[in-house]
Amino acid sequence: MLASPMPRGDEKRLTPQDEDFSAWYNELVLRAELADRGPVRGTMVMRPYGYRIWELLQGELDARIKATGHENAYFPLFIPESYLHREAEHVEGFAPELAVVTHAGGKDLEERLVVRPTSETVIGEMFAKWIESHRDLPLLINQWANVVRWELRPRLFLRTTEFLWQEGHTAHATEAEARAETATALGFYSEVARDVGALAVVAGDKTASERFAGAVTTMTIEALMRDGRALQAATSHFLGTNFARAFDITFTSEAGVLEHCQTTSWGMSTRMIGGLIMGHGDDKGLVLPPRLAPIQVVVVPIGRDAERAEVVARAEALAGELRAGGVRVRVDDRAHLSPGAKFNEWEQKGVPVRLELGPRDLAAGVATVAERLGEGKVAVALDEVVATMPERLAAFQQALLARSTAFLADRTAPAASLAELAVAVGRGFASILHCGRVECEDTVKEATTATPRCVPHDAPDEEGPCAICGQPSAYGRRVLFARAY
RNA sequence: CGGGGAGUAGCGCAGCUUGGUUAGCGCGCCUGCUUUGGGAGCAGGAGGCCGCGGGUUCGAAUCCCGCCUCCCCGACCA
Repeated sequence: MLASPMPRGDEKRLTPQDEDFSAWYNELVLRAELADRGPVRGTMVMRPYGYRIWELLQGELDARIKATGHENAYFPLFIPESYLHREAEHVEGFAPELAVVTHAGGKDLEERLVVRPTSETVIGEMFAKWIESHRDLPLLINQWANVVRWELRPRLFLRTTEFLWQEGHTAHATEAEARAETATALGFYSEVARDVGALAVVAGDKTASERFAGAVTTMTIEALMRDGRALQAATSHFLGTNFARAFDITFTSEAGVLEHCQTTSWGMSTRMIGGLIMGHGDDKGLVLPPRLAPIQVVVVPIGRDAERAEVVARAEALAGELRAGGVRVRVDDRAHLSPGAKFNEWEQKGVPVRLELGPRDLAAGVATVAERLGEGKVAVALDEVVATMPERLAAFQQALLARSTAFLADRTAPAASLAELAVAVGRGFASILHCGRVECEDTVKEATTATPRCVPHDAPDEEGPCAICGQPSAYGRRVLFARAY
């Protein structure tokens, strides 16, 4: 047509990732009906389709948490402001982003209440009350809750003012046991990310500058988004006796000595959903791993008038058989939309498998199968479709993880200088020898906006000069840097 | 909080520079008929405090002042 300033006319298309990754993300979250913006800046409404993903994720993580002896409990939303002040680093870390209640019940409060940004302090207070003897340890508690952090730059799922998460809090008699606990928790996260979310992650330790406020050490899993930026997907903290000393969490040991507990905390949030979107999505929309897909299989009946009734009935029957086999399936029998419109809609929503069922299929006793990864369609005998669906979904899950793993590997490059690092962080992780000094991290950040993401647990031993300053490397292995969300 | 951009129908936008009939277009939505294997067609229809407040003017979506919100880029962060 004419090159006049007409409306784009392709409103149905998603902005391509290459053109504007942020726009792609924002449009997709809205259009796939995962979430919407709330009336208060930075807040998010999780819509049913998005919330279902969270429920599935929750189910997987909760099962692992419970299987290892942790118990769920619930602590209050409001925390006396003074609690935050008891741990110096902790209050310093969170002060800027606290929401504080100053007025309630029609009058000013004697003591201001903070809306929890995390619950170390209240839980510490309660632990102090509950723990007396080594016989009370370890105390293994988890809570599912909302928390509030007044972020300056909100982004749906990735950084919202209020978000949902799980926070584990444990107390132990020995440092070794507490450290082992943080590794166990990180194991939940790695497993959920990889095996359930099909998302490749790097597990490692945070450098001092990236550590949780009040922690001795922080472990993390870092994922790589399709634009080459890293996302911290979950963290696990060894708190030493920092909170035990601040809240007087003590126990009498077997030897009769009064000691401070060693505590941990660890969390995974709704941010993980943002990671799944940006880690797997493409220009057509979401790509959901079957284990987290609210709808694993969509059946699209195709046919007009007389054919329609029969085709829909057969689609329902097929769906019933799949459901009986434990598959989450939906029949899209909306009459006012063309098949093509439905194909595009379900692809945008990331449904792993689509079954097309039309007169031609029925005549041949097959369903036309299209998978969200890959282009083609294949005809598969109806009984076989049902019988093989679990393995088809499992294969999809594996293929998605394999793709994510290959992507992460391909986009991780060693660098021996700031210039090489700059190139590497342009597409993903830069792996460098690092002296461990904040000065060098700052140099990198200023030059490239990249930050240290983690010291990977599975990296081989290696020493040498720091890629930035040339001084001897720390950590005994390479450190990953990237631009991060 | 600094720099940039934008607020007009559910969504995407035009109109504003140079004030002037009833504020348009695409998509979506509703009704009817025809359609159905990759974003259907025709006909009819509904839907607007033009972000908010003030000012200028006979008259403001349009000009002026103030405020608010959203988006993008930075500093802070799960």
